[in-house]
Amino acid sequence: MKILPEKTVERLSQYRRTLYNCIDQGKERIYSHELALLLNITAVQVRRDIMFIGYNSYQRKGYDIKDLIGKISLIIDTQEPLNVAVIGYGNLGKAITTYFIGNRPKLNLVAAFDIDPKKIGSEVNKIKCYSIDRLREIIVNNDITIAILTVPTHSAREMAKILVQSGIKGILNFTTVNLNVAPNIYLEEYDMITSLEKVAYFVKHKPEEEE
Amino acid sequence: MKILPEKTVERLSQYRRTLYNCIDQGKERIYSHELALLLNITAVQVRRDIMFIGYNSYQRKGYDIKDLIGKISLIIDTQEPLNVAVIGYGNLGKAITTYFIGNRPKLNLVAAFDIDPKKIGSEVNKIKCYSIDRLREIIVNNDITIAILTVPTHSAREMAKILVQSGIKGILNFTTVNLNVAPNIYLEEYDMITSLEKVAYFVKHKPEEEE
DNA sequence: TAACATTTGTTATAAAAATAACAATAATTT
DNA sequence: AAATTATTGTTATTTTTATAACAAATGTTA
Repeated sequence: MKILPEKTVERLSQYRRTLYNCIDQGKERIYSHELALLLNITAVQVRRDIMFIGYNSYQRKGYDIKDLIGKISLIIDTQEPLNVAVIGYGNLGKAITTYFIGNRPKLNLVAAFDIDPKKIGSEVNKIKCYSIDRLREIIVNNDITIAILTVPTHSAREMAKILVQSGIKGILNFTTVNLNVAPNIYLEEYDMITSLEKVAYFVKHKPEEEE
Repeated sequence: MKILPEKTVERLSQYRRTLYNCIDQGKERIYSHELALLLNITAVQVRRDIMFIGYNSYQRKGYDIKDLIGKISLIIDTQEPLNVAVIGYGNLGKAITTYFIGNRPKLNLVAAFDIDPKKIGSEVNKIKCYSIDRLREIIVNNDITIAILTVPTHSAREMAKILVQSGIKGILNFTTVNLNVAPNIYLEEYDMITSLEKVAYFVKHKPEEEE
């Protein structure tokens, strides 16, 4: 299958989570406009994304929620689960660990790393913290392919380098340092301060939204 | 001035932070391609963004870093500082508080809120945690306009409602619930699980990047 | 000083993403 | 059973974002 647009991948992930919530509430079918409302987007957007993944509903009956979840999972999940590690086990690293609980069957959070001896050996939600000295060893032995980087600014570049050397294929970067990695490594940057400054800007310059 | 494109606002925020780092390293001037390299983007992108804010360098000498920071600040900062509150003082709330330290002169983090009696009264980086019961009172009295939402899923919608009723103008939403708010409230959603699933997808479907 | 090189600022083009338009289909109403 | 309605799936259009192209400016070299 052709590679999907980035934004579609993002939304598919959100659709799936929302659809799981619907199932919990006993819902079996959902219309495009219902799903759109839940996500604050338009029904056309939903239908277009679903077109991309080639799912067909029974016409006029909405989508079968379980089927749709299955189809989305087929597209965005890997066959084999991917192993993930959190690098930096401060508040943010722990917060992410908590978000993870029992959530994603195809993404296993398997280890955390920190430099602080007090943290090493500690656990949050069964995820154990190892010394950063053992990074390479544990990444290689556990076939970890994705790293979530939450270390302090000053060590971010150094860490990224070690991660790539250890065979990591994707990095989700929460530090405020813009990393430079080889083009075969997928890098997703997330910067909280920028998000906040963006909110501040658009609060001031309300974009004249009218409905 | 005309409202800037969202992506440009995001990058301006990043430019500024990067430029501050350059000053710390004793640098005074910077070329568009240098700044681009630091942020992993192209020089054209940088020049185009700078064009948007109407800053002019001395030709061929690169940009004066201090001047540029000043100009960016003029554009993306508010005149009067905006007050910000963190709603939910768990690991994530605390992590965000830490990110904030002494960082943004025009964005004051003034209070945190939680429902857990054990947390109420506690402090992280001088930011005190109040009971959620006092949300409205404190928001109104302190003229808080931006809320960072890090509460558990089940209370997210309820919280958002109270925030809007209390006069909040912008919400940065870290919960995995998609909120529906009035169109005059600026809402920025951030979803860590989606980011991670996106990394997983593109690690699997490496987009054939070659240079 | 003439030719060249470098870097910006801006216009032009391309790519990505979102929205709109609408035919096709199937249920419902008259 | 014909007309109407609701909903999907897809193509067409628009908007947003990124990239490319290049003139203007200015310093450097021959």
